[in-house]
Amino acid sequence: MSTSVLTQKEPTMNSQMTKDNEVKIQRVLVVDDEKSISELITTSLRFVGFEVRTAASGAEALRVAEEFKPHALILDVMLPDLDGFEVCRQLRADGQDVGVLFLTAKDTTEDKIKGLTLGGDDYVTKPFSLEELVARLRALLRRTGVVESAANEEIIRFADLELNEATHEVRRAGNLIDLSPTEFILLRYLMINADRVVSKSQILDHVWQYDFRGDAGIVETYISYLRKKIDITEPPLIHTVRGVGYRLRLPAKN
Amino acid sequence: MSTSVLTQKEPTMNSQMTKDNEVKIQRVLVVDDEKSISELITTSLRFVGFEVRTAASGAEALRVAEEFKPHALILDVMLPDLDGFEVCRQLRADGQDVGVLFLTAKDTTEDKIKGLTLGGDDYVTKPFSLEELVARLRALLRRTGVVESAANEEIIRFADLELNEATHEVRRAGNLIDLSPTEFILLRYLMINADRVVSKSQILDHVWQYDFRGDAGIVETYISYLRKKIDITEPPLIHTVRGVGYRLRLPAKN
DNA sequence: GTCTGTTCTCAGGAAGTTCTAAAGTGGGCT
DNA sequence: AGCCCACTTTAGAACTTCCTGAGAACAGAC
Repeated sequence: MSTSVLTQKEPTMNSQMTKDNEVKIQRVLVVDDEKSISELITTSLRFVGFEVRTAASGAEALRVAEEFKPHALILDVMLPDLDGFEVCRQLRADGQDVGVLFLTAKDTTEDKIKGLTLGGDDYVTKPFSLEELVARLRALLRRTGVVESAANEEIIRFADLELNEATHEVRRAGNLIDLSPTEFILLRYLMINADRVVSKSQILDHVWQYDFRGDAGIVETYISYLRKKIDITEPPLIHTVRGVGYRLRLPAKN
Repeated sequence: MSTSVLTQKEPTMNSQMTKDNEVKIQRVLVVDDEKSISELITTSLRFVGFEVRTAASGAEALRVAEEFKPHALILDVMLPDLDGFEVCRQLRADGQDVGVLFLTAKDTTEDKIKGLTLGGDDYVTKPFSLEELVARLRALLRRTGVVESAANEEIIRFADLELNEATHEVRRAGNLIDLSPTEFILLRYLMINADRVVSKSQILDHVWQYDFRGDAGIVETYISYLRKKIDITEPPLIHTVRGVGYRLRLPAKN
């Protein structure tokens, strides 16, 4: 595909700002021994406003956590030394009050994961999409009560569209709309960037899993799916900006 | 590209000035092993007010960056030694907080491009137009928060004309106007140079891709397209300066 | 195992864009 | 006036981008 304008920016008022514009940066410790993964996550999280440190092993994680006092951990369960669960246990034993988002391989046995998600923690399977990871991290911080700001909403709205992060429900003009997982993430991405043009490559980078090898054509297909579900109600909200990307917007004001 | 004397100059008050007129020059490091490309970019960027250094290899880029502390990099992904991604990684690992605008060949396989738009970075495919490159670079610096000045707007205005970079919307007297990509870039170029005469070759050199081999007649055609779209509203803003070029201006005040 | 929903690829066609070429218009010089 | 030349406008051919339907591949539920 040809060039794309990257105009993404988080909403003006986002979760790390309180209402007096006082910035309240949240600290996240990313623990993964695959450098490419931890770099990917770090870049994304920094961009959306988190303060990030990384560690490549369980021991290092414990050391860094002590000093960094993170609000949350993103923690691969598969580490060279201790496993993620053990790291988590030791942290808690230390009295560190920290939410944990585990990263697991898809085939990790379910019972290992169960019981961990009880405490308000959560897990994401590799490979993940960055939007998904960030959304889960935010939800986790919300639940563990690190942030109380009103901007930290669970429902994203645009026009008569409503997307509920907690229930995964989407409504247009009050009517429930059934979306597949990918459609949901795509719509959320468009809604977060409402009114701005987002290019197909931006969408691909944020919405699709990081190991996706196909081309940007799939974005067109999913936009088409979405339109069939949400833009059957007038007026259409998803608009194509030819040669540039897509944009969620209300009908022109004239 | 045709030859032309580069006589462009930025508007009096532009993005690298704060409101007290204190100049805040931004440093850009251009990394490309094709000398003609890096010279082309360098000349243009200097002209619009950036401080520029160049490097012809990944290793050199790292060396220069260390000492030059650029705010942004323009980085060819295809370098003789390290590739662009590796350069970027090492810089970030070094803690250099720098936005990167990658240059890629049009036929670069999609998976190589993937992930480039993550941290606020962006990419432009070769061949590019200089206006496009500069606009993207500015957008990138805006996003990565190197500059916070109010002059650093996403909306360019002239008279009752309004061009929004983020939404790609253009309005005249409040009315939405639909432009093709080339028309959009051309209008932006005219608006940035509002009140100044720009020659057809200047336009060709800035708005069209640097490998365009046609003649300057195309500029006339596009000016005509633009007039039909924006100058149907009175008064006309696009004026011909016979034998010289075109100029965006309000009707004379006497 | 089958069934169902989801993801992804591909290909044809529709729509929009770019560019050339040629005909039309008008300024201003002699 | 008459002419030249610069510019304007239009038409249309070539091309690009986008949309959508059909179906293969896959996954999860039962």
